[in-house]
Amino acid sequence: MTDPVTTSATAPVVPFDLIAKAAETWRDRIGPSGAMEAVTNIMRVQQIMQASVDDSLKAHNLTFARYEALVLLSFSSRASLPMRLMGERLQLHPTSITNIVDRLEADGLARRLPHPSDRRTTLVALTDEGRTRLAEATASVTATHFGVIGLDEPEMLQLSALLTKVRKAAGDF
Amino acid sequence: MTDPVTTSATAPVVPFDLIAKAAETWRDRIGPSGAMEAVTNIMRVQQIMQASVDDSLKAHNLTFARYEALVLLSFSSRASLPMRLMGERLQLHPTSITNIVDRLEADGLARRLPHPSDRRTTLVALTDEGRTRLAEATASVTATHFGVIGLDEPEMLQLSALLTKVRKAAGDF
DNA sequence: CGGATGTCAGAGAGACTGATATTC
DNA sequence: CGAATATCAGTCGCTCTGACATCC
Repeated sequence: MTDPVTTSATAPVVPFDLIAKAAETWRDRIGPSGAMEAVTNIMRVQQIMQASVDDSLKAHNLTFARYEALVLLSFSSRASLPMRLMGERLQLHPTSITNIVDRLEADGLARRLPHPSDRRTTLVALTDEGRTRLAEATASVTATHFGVIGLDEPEMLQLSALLTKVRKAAGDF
Repeated sequence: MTDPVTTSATAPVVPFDLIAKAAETWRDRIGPSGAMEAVTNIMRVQQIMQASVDDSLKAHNLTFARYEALVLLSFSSRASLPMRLMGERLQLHPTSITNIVDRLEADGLARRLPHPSDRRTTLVALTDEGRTRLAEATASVTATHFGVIGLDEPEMLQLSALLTKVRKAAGDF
């Protein structure tokens, strides 16, 4: 978020839409460009949002992945979850969960607890500081609308509906 | 792309939409969930598409970033571009461009050429093998519609239109 | 025993910072 | 001279694979 060449979240790099232009060229030379254009747009918007969210979270010593984990924990009924379930919900590899929980724990935001009946599984729970930090981070991130700007509420719903359709078709749920 | 827990591109992990459920909880406890839901959907769909595209490209020894670079080169009028321009168009850091071009060159798909008048800049051009490989990779990637499934052509256009609005508002062009 | 759970070591690709040589 | 271009070395966060100990 510092180099004007890479961010472009502040000043336009080019006076026209490069993706639309690429789609045009694609259509001329290769064929139907709908999917190509959609994918490129997704990739780029994801980049923009990730940069915006990470920027908001940096002050709280969080990344988006760690923030998502905190939200997940806070949403669980008993504020604690087996690591395996966290991986399932966040679509992450077991080793990634280990990594994320390591960092959260090192930062005092979560702690590992033994499972009462199954000694294979480890429970993860928010600490009080974790709850506080989460609230602060959420304030930051909602203040910037997660980096989604330029859409009104109906349009956001429309966007989510389209993306949900893709996820469903891909077997995401 | 092997672990059923992480891919989920084949079999649903959960019988309902986790993102919609999280948005619901968010609305109950925190506030308006439109932006949060849209961002989470974007992140997840990007993951799905990236995995699908990378999977298609792996057989051609390409990543999406390298594939994009090849497409960009093939679209340039004289089939050669200064590295600086590549970085601008692909929204990448100069060192990332160096890295990508290194790999393309090592694989025989592109080569560096001296700029005729400005000796500071380096031009990058496709090789014949680069053109061939690009064509093969494009065939693979279009065969899977870039991982975008479940949407008809009008819906894809609608999706691109919404995302373009976000990019424009973010100053992407 | 087989299967599940979590961890560790190592690798990989991507993106960044800081410093540097070269050229305009 | 200052600015631009590309590179190199090093770092970081994330993800994966493979191997492993532990426990059901």
